[in-house]
Parts: sequence; C-alpha cells; structure tokens
Amino acid sequence: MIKDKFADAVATPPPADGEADIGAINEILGFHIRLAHGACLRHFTETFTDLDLTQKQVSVLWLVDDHPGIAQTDLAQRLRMDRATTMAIINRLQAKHFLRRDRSDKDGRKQALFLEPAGVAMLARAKQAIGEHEAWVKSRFSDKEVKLLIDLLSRIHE
Amino acid sequence: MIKDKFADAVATPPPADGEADIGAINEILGFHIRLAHGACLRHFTETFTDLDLTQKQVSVLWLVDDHPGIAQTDLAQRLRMDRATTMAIINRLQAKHFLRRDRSDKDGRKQALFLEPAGVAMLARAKQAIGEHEAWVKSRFSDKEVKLLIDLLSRIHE
DNA sequence: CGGGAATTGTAAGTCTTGCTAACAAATAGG
DNA sequence: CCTATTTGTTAGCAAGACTTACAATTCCCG
Repeated sequence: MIKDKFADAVATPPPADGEADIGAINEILGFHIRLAHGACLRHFTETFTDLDLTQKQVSVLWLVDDHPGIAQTDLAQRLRMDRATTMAIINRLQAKHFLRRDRSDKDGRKQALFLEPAGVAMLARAKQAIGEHEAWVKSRFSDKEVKLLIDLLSRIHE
Repeated sequence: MIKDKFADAVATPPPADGEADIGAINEILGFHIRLAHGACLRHFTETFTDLDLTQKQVSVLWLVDDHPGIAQTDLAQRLRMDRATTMAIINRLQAKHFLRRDRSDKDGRKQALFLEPAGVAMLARAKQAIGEHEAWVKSRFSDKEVKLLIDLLSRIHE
C-alpha cells in the first residue's frame, strides 16, 4: 500500500500550457537518484535493525578492516565526508567498542584506526546482512545490468 | 582536492587471504548508489545556496504546482515520506509564504495545498537552477545513457 | 634553523531529514 | 449509531552534514 504510485491524488487540473518549462519531474535524473537512494536506505535500515548499524557505520568498519591504521581524514575522503561528520561516526563506533584510535607514530596529528575484536565480529555479521540487502537490490537486474549501473553511477561520484 | 580518490591512505597491509568474504566494497551496488546520491546532493546544495531551498522542498513545490489542491498524504506517497516528515517540510515552505493550506471541501480531514505567488516565482527560479544542476549530472552521459540510467533506477524505487 | 602555513583532530552548535508515539478531528462502513 | 480507518498534528529522538573555532603537529620556505 506504499506503492499505489499514481492514484492521481487530485483532479490534476489543466496545467494550462504547463509542462512546457523543463519537463515533468519524472524526467529529472536527480529525482530518480534520490528516490532510488531513499528506497535503498529504507531497505538497508530494515535489514540492519537487529545489528543497529547505519550505512555509514558499516562503510567505516569495512574500510578500517581493509586498511588497518587508516586515518580519519583518509576515511573521510573515501566516503566523501568532512572531518566533523567522520568524528561523529567514529565516536559512535568507539563507544560501542568496535574500533579504537591509536595516535600514529609517523604523524602525531593522525589517529590510526583499528578494529577491536567486537568490531571484527560485527563486521562479519554486517557483511552477511549486506549480502541479503544486495540480493534485494540486484534482484531487479541481470548481472550485466548491475555492472552497467555501477559503471554509470561511478561516473557521477568519480 | 576533494577528489584524489585512491591515494592509498595507508600502506594497505596484506589482507591475508582477505577479500574472499563478499568482495570489495566497490563491488557493492548500494555503495555506489549512496556515493552518487551524495555527489548529487552536494552539487544540488551548492546550486541552491542562493535560493535557500533543499531537494525535498523543491520537489514539494514542483508537485504542488503540478497538482494544485493535493493533500499532504498524497505528497508523502509520491515522495516516499511519512506524514510527520511531510509536515515539517510543508511547515517550512508555509513559513516562507511559498504555499498555503486550505481545508478540503470534500474531505474535512485533508489539507488542500496551493502555491502562493511567492511560491510560483520561486519555483520558476528553482526550475532554472535544476536545469543547471541536471546539465551537470548529465554531462557524463549520452542521451541514451540517461534514459537507461533512469530506467534502471526506476526499477529500484518502482 | 626558525617561524608562518598547512594538516589533522576535536568541540560546539545549527539545520534537515526520518522515525516513533500519541492524540484529535473527520470520514467510512457495518 | 458505533467502531475502525484516515488524515493531520505535535513532540521528541537520532543520524548526518555543515560551519566555526581552536589546539597540536608537521611542512616548508626563507
């Protein structure tokens, strides 16, 4: 019942000459990106209610696991976040004892991030949940289409 | 400098056997959707700093213009929001005198939404800004690819 | 070598979005 | 007529993104 789509809410009165301006909102690429992202986020959140993790938090765990000792700034760049936002996320993960900050030896300004055992365990569960989530998203596409979609999206975020 | 991408932040130590679990994070479709959305949102926000409007606000103005007298619930369905979130957005737009609420004649529970003159004017400016924003997004694609991408994304949000 | 510039992390505060829970008013349906 | 549903509303909470400011560290040029 969340998807009756266009039950033309109202008598959709004469747009006069209307629509001539820029086209319908459904032709706006950005509009579809936002809706698709919203749908993804909703499903992700459902999938992760038990684990109590957000997309960003999982991404951070994942990257810290892939790059032990990574600095907050590097994380921020990879996930396109600013330092302040990164702080907030790291703080939450640290509060849950999923990772720790070690002052870097080589550069006293940097914090080297490492997963704690609890973080390793949680990431394992998270990757499994991501598998389910991905299956849900990909169920609409052929393997070829998935590759294509990733290629197209990559051009947007570089 | 926001896009140096993979300046391998850290010595990317041996992942042991690693990567065998579920694949690299870059192969996760949801990950690319989030990054693409983030990039879009950032550019949108820049484009709209002068107008001081968010994506959601523009979408609402647009839909109210397309469907004068639309109810908040209908708006919520079309933009996949809940009632409470819709309230907050409508409140902000009403505070700026971009639209008004009229109690519906036919159904006393519903609020019929209409653009105020200031809203019509703002929407006109917004559509122009969206044109620029869309041009930025679409500059990476051929017309054919844009159509394809919209089709693929539509399958996700239905 | 010294000192200003840049980098990195941190803290505090704001705004938007998204959610839940609870409640009131209106309508729908038996 | 009475109950269930729909719709709007309010209040409160959390996450994310952003700004500004500040301290510590490192870089680099003169």
